[in-house]
Amino acid sequence: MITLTGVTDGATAKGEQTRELILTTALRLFREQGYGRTTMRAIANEAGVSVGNAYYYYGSKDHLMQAYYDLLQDQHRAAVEPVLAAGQAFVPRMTGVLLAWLEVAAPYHEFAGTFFKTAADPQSPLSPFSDESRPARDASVEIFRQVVDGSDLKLPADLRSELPELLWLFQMGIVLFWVHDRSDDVRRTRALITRSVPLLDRLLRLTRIPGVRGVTNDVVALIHSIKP
Amino acid sequence: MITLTGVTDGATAKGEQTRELILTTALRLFREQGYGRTTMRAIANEAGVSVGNAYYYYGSKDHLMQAYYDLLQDQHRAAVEPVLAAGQAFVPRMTGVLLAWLEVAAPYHEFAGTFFKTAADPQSPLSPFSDESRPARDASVEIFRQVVDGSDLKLPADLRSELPELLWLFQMGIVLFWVHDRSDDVRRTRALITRSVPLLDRLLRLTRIPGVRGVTNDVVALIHSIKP
DNA sequence: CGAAGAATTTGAACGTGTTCAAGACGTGGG
DNA sequence: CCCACGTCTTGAACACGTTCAAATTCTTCG
Repeated sequence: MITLTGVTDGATAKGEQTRELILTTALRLFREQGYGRTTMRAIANEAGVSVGNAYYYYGSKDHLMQAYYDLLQDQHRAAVEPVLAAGQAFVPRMTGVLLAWLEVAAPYHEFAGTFFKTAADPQSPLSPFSDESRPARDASVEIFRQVVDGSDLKLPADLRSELPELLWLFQMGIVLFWVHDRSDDVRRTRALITRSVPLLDRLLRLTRIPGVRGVTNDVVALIHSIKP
Repeated sequence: MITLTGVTDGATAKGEQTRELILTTALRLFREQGYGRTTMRAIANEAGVSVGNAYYYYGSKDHLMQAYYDLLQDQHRAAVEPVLAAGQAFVPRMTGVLLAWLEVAAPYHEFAGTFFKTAADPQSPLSPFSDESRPARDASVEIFRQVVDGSDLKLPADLRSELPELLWLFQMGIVLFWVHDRSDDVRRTRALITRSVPLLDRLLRLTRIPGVRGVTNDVVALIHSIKP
């Protein structure tokens, strides 16, 4: 592999092959037996490499989980396409996107808790708010931008431009709820989504009422003031 | 120690003394050098007991942190008294309670991330949503009940009864923000509090506008429907 | 080709949280 | 007083994530 400076940066075809082997093995074991019960030794063993080799490519066990999360996002992105192509009404668009995430993430429900455990640590590069995970976050926000842009929502411009990020935050809340949801087939999370999105829709449409507009402006101003 | 059945439950005075010694030693070390850098061996060593002995009283290192959190809540409760005695206006009451938490928790800002790391894991008994932490959560919600009850807020009865728990959730959001806040003297978190509480106040007073009342009812209904 | 240097791979070793079989201690009943 | 039993204490051992110096393999270039 050649960089722009003409200097080799070290990565070889063989190396990339090993990297991928380690990752796919790790992901398989995570899926089969959960994150906590999968040891680095088991991953290395199963992949036919040494423990140290796994650490040569992935700085920690958490970094392997991060890859797991990236995979999830790719799948979500794909699952969401028909929803975004279907119609312009905000409620089905938003509901569809959230329910699609639920479908994609379902096999990993038990393991998801562990993910959020590390995600909540601000010092971890895996935190959804960290700089390191900016690409993944941006990709996720982009989905919500499409939800808004392709919808029939009529909103003040400043609110409209903040909305995708706010919807992403909204999803984070849903996910937090989902992680703790122990009901059959995560029925409660489904109820939360199907009932809260229409509510959100009504709230957003309320912003056109004169008495409410002032509050909306303040909300937008607040968001601007606390952004880093 | 005697139970209601008249059978001794095993705890002796000596044992309770050891339990307390271990806890205070652990809390001191956490404060002095942070949670991550404090080892169970160091705690046992400093307390003059064996490692196994610490585990006899506290099931895990996390359980010691839980005690740390309980202490924090006690301090918050005390710090909040003058605020709740001062006046009836909702904004200063709520703002005061949140800022008081900031003051009490300030020395532990760096360490707080680690706490929320374990707190976000739904399988952990330390999760703020778990049954095990219900007493601590109830105590915290109780503070917000006093914020509401002693205030001049005029609200529909059903919303009013849900409000303390909602304010507790609100605080959880603030705390999540605080954990990630790296600004000097957590200026951004302070800004978030002092600006969002008046906004919250306006929102709550809006619930009396006829066009908004419907949304409020739906919100309350939603909350009821997703409670476990 | 063959040597130098870079990339990759190894596995033993470290530090950590945690467990557990064994022993020490204390107390109430005979 | 002493035995029996429950409480408390010990420290070695385990499993895990992680590190690192050394060995090996690969690439480059004279």
